[in-house]
Amino acid sequence: MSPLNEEKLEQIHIQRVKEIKEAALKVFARKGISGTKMSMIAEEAGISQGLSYRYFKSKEELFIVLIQEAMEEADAAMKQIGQLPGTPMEQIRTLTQIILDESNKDAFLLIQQGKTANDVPEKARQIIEQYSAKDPIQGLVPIFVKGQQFGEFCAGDPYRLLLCYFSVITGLMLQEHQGDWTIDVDLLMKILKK
Amino acid sequence: MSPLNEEKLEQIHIQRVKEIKEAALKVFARKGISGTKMSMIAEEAGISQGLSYRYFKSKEELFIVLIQEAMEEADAAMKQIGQLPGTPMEQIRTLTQIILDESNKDAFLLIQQGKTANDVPEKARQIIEQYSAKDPIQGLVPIFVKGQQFGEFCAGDPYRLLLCYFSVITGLMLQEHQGDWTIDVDLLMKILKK
Amino acid sequence: MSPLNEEKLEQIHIQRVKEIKEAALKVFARKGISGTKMSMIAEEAGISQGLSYRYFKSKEELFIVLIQEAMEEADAAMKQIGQLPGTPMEQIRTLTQIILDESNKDAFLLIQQGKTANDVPEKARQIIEQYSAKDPIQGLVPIFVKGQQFGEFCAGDPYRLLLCYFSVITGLMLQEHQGDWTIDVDLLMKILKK
Amino acid sequence: MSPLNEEKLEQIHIQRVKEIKEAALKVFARKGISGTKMSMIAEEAGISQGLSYRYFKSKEELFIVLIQEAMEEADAAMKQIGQLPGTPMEQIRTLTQIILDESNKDAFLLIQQGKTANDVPEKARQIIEQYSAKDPIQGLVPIFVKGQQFGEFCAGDPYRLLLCYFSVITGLMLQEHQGDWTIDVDLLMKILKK
DNA sequence: AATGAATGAGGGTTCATTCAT
DNA sequence: TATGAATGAACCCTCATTCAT
Repeated sequence: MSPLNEEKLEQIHIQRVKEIKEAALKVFARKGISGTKMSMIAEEAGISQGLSYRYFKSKEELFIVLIQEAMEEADAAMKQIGQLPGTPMEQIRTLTQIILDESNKDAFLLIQQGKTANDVPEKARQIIEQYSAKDPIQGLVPIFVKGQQFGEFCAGDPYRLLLCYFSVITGLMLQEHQGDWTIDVDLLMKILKK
Repeated sequence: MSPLNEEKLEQIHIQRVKEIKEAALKVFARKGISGTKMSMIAEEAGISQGLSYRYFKSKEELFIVLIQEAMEEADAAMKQIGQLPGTPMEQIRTLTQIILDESNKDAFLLIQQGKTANDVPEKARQIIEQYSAKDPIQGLVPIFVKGQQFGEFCAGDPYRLLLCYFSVITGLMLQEHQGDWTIDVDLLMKILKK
Repeated sequence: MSPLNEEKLEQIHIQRVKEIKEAALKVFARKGISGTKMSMIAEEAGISQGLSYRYFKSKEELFIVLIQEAMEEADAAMKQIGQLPGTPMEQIRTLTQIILDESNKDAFLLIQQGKTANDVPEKARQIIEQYSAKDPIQGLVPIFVKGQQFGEFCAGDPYRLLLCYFSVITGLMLQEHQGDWTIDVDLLMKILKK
Repeated sequence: MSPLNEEKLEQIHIQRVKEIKEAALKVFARKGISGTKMSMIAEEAGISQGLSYRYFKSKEELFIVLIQEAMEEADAAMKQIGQLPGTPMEQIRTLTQIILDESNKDAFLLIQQGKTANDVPEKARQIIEQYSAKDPIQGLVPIFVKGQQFGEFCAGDPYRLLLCYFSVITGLMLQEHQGDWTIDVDLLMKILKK
């Protein structure tokens, strides 16, 4: 009734949306879109089955929103890299660690789902394509070239080398390291090193 | 008298089974088990919906058969490597190329589906586990050690290095190289090189 | 080609029809119409799946033909009874034994299926009704009345008593006497006796 | 606060379960298990196709639950008989009337379906066997013997006579008395009388 | 005439989505 | 707003029927 109440309601609303998105991300990332049931998301979020529909029109829309946000985050991370401290090598190592970090894992898995699964909403596909078109790797080329000049990186077509490198990274994300060993980033970077 | 001699019928039967398995492999590998509808397989194989059931009891059984065969093939490939010509480095390069080869891709993707999806038949999981227990990477350790002694490979725990290397390979398989560039195997092998 | 051949073919045809009908009767009687698969009939008859369709247009038609014949037989049996030797009591006992006889069992069970199941072809229902309208029990009334005069049968409305009696008989047919005891006909006839 | 207090929800739940069971009993009893489509039950209960599955895991489970309850009821009826007032003859007449009563008819028909149909779930078969093993007729023997001593019942093996009698009763249940005459119980009891 | 492979409509079941409370 | 019951479209699978041989 009172303005205060409305504001509070608004906050609850935002909070709910966040909870649902977090729950959905967790589930979508692991089970894919067709493997995910709305009831799983509801359970993960601790709410009732029907409630998500007050906040998201459909399972598809929820997926699309998550893809959108994941792509934005990934894009932002790629753009940040120039501002990171250290040599090009160190910058790329940091980026690699961010990507492989547990807390970002779900977002990357989600993107992977969006790229490979078949039952992905058309709109989600478009978003992915649109960001891919901006080609985040292209942005890394100058940094890599600098690294080549420093003698940190090996010779060769920078774009091609980076593409290969990030394919490897993305691939690694997709695997459940059931034994809880973690990849040694320096091992991966040998791909780029001299 | 015989409308179609038995041998001919038997051949047709085998042919059909093969067609269905090929179609199913293609679809399962890409869409996962729950993302795959029997109608997709039927369409891919150019047959009607019901016909698969003359040859396979269920979608599950079809998946299990495919997993079984894929694991056998993968296992055989791993075992062969010692007999390949060349130095350890060359042997592992050859193996890598076999794995990344387009014609084997689906089988590896299928295995990946079997490992990570959540709706995998229990029996398929058992088959995977049974082969994994044999730990094919373990079999490569002696070759790798020999390579280390030759000075071809870098120092470090052989098992751990190989595990990392093959995680990278597997990860690469999961990506649709939409642009039709192919990974440069020598780039990957830098991970193992001195 | 030759007339002899045609005649022979005709005989084979008749023989096949008979085999299929016998097989179908056996299965329909036990499993009902929806519980019976055409493949069961084919197996029972020792022929291939598709062959029945050369002789009968459909499962329904096959069922209808069998119902028709079973009703005709039942009707004939009822009509015969007056010609049987012995007193009315003995005649009805004989009729009872015929009905309960193993070799007629399937026909009676089939009729029962036709009366009670839901998925019975309309035409089968009509046939049953048409014979029921002729009311075979009505035909037994004179015999029963004679028995009453002889003092063999109890007093009471003859039609009603006979209806009750044959309901009992029919009911008994429906039960699988798993233990292989057989009903004592004289026990049943106490219903009619003085 | 509570949208609908829990008790109320619980009551609605129980009510729905009851409605579905009643509808299913009615249909199963008449059409058998394979003759019954879930859509028939849904229609009879006035609900949608999918709803039954909130209350019963499958058609099979629903059938099994109904068989279980029917057997329990039948067993209870048999056990009660000793407590009924009157002579043995009167007790058995009462039992007969209970069995033939319209309101119990479906339960008995269901049991009959469970006994004779071929597509009965294994578990349903087990339940029936388990109750049959308790052999309810055996429990009636003492009463029958008392009746023989009273001179109400005829001589002969009590078990055999009762078995025959109840076969007759069961058989009668299976028939649709399309004309709405009802069986005269005293007529049936002549089987047992002196 | 005979076989058995092939088709496709229909039934059981799941689950995204809506609705009554 | 929140719940969870209710709906119905879609998927897996069976089986009556047709078709190629």
